[in-house]
Order: sequence, then C-alpha cells, then structure tokens
Amino acid sequence: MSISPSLNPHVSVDCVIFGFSKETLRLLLIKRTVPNAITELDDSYYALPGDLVRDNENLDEAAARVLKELTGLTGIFLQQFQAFGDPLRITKAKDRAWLKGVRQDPDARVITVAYMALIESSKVEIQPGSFSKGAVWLPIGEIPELAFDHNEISDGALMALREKVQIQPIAFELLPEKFTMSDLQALYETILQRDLDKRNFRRKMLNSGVIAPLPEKQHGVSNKPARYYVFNRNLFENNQVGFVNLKMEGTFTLFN
Amino acid sequence: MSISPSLNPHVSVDCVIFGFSKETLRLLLIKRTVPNAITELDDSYYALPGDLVRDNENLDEAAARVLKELTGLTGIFLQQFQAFGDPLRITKAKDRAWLKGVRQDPDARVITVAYMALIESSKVEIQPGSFSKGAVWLPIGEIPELAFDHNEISDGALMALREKVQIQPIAFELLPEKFTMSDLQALYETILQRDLDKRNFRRKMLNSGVIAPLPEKQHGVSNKPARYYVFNRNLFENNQVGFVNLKMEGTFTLFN
DNA sequence: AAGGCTTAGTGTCAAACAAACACTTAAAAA
DNA sequence: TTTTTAAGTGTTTGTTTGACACTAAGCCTT
Repeated sequence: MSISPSLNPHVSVDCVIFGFSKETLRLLLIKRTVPNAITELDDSYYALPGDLVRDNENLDEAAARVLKELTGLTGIFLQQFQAFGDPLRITKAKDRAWLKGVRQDPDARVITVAYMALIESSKVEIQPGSFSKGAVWLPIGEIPELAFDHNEISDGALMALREKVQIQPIAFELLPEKFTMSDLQALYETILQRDLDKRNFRRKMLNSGVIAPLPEKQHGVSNKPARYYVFNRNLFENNQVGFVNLKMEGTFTLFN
Repeated sequence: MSISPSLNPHVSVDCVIFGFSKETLRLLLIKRTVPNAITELDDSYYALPGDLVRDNENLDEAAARVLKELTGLTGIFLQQFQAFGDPLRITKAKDRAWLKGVRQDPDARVITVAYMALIESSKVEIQPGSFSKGAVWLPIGEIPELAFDHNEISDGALMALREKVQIQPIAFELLPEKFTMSDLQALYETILQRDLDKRNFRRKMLNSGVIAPLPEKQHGVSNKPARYYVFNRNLFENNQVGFVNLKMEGTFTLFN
C-alpha cells in the first residue's frame, strides 16, 4: 500500500484491427521495428500494433492514437474488449531481445488493454513511422506465431467479434459505404464461419430495417448487376445495446 | 519508449460484487479504512473493494484475492468486464485525502481493471481485515456517491450483467443451490427490470434444459409449496458462448 | 370445521418467425 | 445466339412467442 514507483507495471494498449477483403477476414499486423538494432531478429515476427499509454491520455485515446499512427484513420469503430496482465506475458527470448533493442527493461511487467477495431481495409494507408516497417493484412486463418501473448489477444478479439456481431449491427464497419447484399452475406458467413441461406438472409436484413436499398446498381459486371445498399446509421446512433440479436444454432430465446 | 519507472501508473483491480436478497439486486460495498488516519473523512463514503495488483499475480488472481479477503469465498463467478484508465479518475478532494491517509501519492495515476462477481449473498461472511470496517449490501437502486469513479464502474457492471444474462445462464450464481421457479423469475425480473409472464417463463426455462426439477418441495410455507429446481451445471461447464440467448423486446434474430 | 388468504401450477390459441427449398433474370463473354 | 455467372424472388411447414384466467395446496383465522 506504500509508494513503490519502480515496481509499477507498464501499461500499454494493443489494437486488433479487423478488415475484410477478398472474401476473408484479416488482421493488420506489424513487423516490429528495432531502432538501432544490434540483435539478430527474425524479420517474420509479427505483432499487434500497440504502445505504452501516455501520461495525458486515457485508454481509448491511446488506442485511437496507435490506430491513427498506423493507418492515418480517425473516427473508426474501436472498442476495448479485455485487459491482459499475466506477469509471465513476456518470456520468449525474441521478445526480451526486442525489448532490449528499444531500451526497455525486459524484466518490467507490462499490462496491456486490448482493443478491437473494425475498418474498411481499402481506406487504410500505412503511415510512415515507427510501425511502418512492413504492416500486412493477414487472413485470420493464417496468423503465424506473434510476439508476446498476441496470439492469445487476437484469438480473444475474434471471439469477442463473433459475439458482438450477434448483438449489435457492427459488421457494416468492415464494408464500404455502399455494398451489395452478397457482400454483406459473405461477410457474415466469414465472421460466423457458416453458410447462410440467401433468401432467408435477404428477408431478415430487409425486414430488420438495418439497411436501406439505393437506386444504384453495379455496372460492368458480367452477370446480373446487384443492387447497392447502405447501412442505416441514424437508426443505431444512440448505441442501443440488445437491439439486434442474431440467433445462433442451438440458442433459445426467453421472455416476452 | 525509454525506461521511465516513476511515471508508470499504478494498476489495481476493483470488484463489483452482486448479490440477490429480499427481492433486490445488491452490491457489496466497503467503507474505506484509513490506517492511522489523520484526516477528517466522511464515514459514509463507500467504495468498491479493490487493491493494487501484486508483482507475482495476474489480474484474475488479484481480483480473486480481493474477493477472498473480503468475503472468505473462493471459486465463485468472477469475470473481468472493463479497464478504466482516465488520467483524471482521481480528482475528488475526499479521494486525495484518503490516498494521503494510506500514504499513496495522490497525484499518481491509477488504472483499474474492473471485475464483476456473482455470489449467493448468504454465503458471505465478511472477513476481519483491511476491508472489514463496515461492508454492506446496498440495493442497486440506492447506491450513494462512491469513491473515485466507482459509480461509473458499478453502472458499467450492471449494464454488462444485463447483457451477459441474455447470452449465458449465469443468473444462477446469485441463487442458492436449489431454488423455486418463482425465485428464479423474480431474479430475472430484477436484473432485466421488467415483468415476465409466469407461464411463458416456466415453459421456456424447462424446455431449455438449463434447470432440472428436484423431487423436493418447500415445507412449512403458508401456501401451496413450490417445487425446488437445480441449475444443470454439467451442461454448461464447457463455457459455451452463444448457447443461451434471452430475447429482449424489439430484437430480431437472423440466420438459420 | 369452514372459509379465507396466499402463492404454485397449469393449457390453448393466434400471430410471428425460422428453415428448407428451385427457378427466373440480367448482363457480359464466347 | 448461346453460354456463363451471379442476382433476385415466394411458398410451405414446423416451431416459437405472447397473451390470457382459473384451479390446487397449504396455512391461518374464526
């Protein structure tokens, strides 16, 4: 209970950044950069973008800053989902070598608050800067071994996303402003990892009022052009929780 | 990015402990104790039980320790729900006075990881110790102004509970081993803050398989004795998320 | 012993929803 | 003109929801 400043852990934020392109859900990962590196580091060692929380900012601000420094984007969907604070988070030799490379005490404990971000991946323009040495979008099925406990964190984010998507209409954050019904269905299918019936899907989406059709259709496709839709953002601005509810197989609903 | 130990924030855990008695949902709050207090402190200033995270423990362990130190209980439902890290969390004069009383730097930043606990309140025996100076169960509708940002934290916990209860069968953690259907319904009604139809509730609960009837009934009540039920724990041990789903008014369900 | 009081426990019906299912249409390409 | 590709469309059957009111069982009172 007394003052012991040197024993305090470091506090960081890490961002699990989801995107959707080429029919797959992807994570934006960075290669760790080592300023004035002296150590031999495996270039293929990826990590979640993150940084220590600064004195003057709260956790959300720290996460938004990390996201902006990497992608240049602001105002995007960013939600805290879990804090990770195992004292043994940093044990891999590679991690310790890297920490020495950035002149951080490899024995210091780091507690991290993990965020998930949903962005339309085509908007991202990787910014020059400390993260920029090779940021890549990797399909969630092909994530290699990551730094620290970042595999655990990204797995947690994916689970959280799957849950959230069933409660709130947030999947749209991953699509461009206007999209076709097939785009939307493909997205839900990848997130939920199961096939959905086209006709039932369309009916439910339209009846729900979450999306609105545009007069515009696709052009120049070699098949029947699909209608574009937009997400009905104004309906959900007041962040109503429990409003949307996508039923999973085997669930049951209670109450009138 | 360099080593700056004295600027690191403190990291604590706080527990929002829910109980259910006399038909109301309650929080277990403590009066802050000030060892060798010199300051004038308002005795009615309550707080969530919490403590700094120790070097050798992870976040879950820290929360479990706090819970055990206060209630003597282990192995109870305890789930992290959010981290709070506003640099201005500690601004009230009372809070700063208290921090001085326990010889902690009132200007040091504290980031806290909040947990919610669900316990059968009759099991609790307040332990002698640093928390013991007046722990009380207060109805959630009658929570006074709390220390730090603890009102925000407990509000967050209540929202998280309301959401969770619709996804996982966790309400049972608040009831004794065996309970009547009316107990259960009253619990759901207080958590969700709305009336439920008796017949529909019973039908749904029984069809769902979450509870099983016992041969035993109430004795000595001055009306028709109610049957006891138990929660079907083995069905849910593998922590299946998305398995249970209690529909709220106005929701819609998607997908086959 | 009878009647009153209190809470437990039960069934049906109509409306909404879920799940399964196959063919036609529009455009470009061959 | 035919082929290829993906978009778009309805119906039926079974299940779930939600609304609704009376009887049953025990204790207490008189």
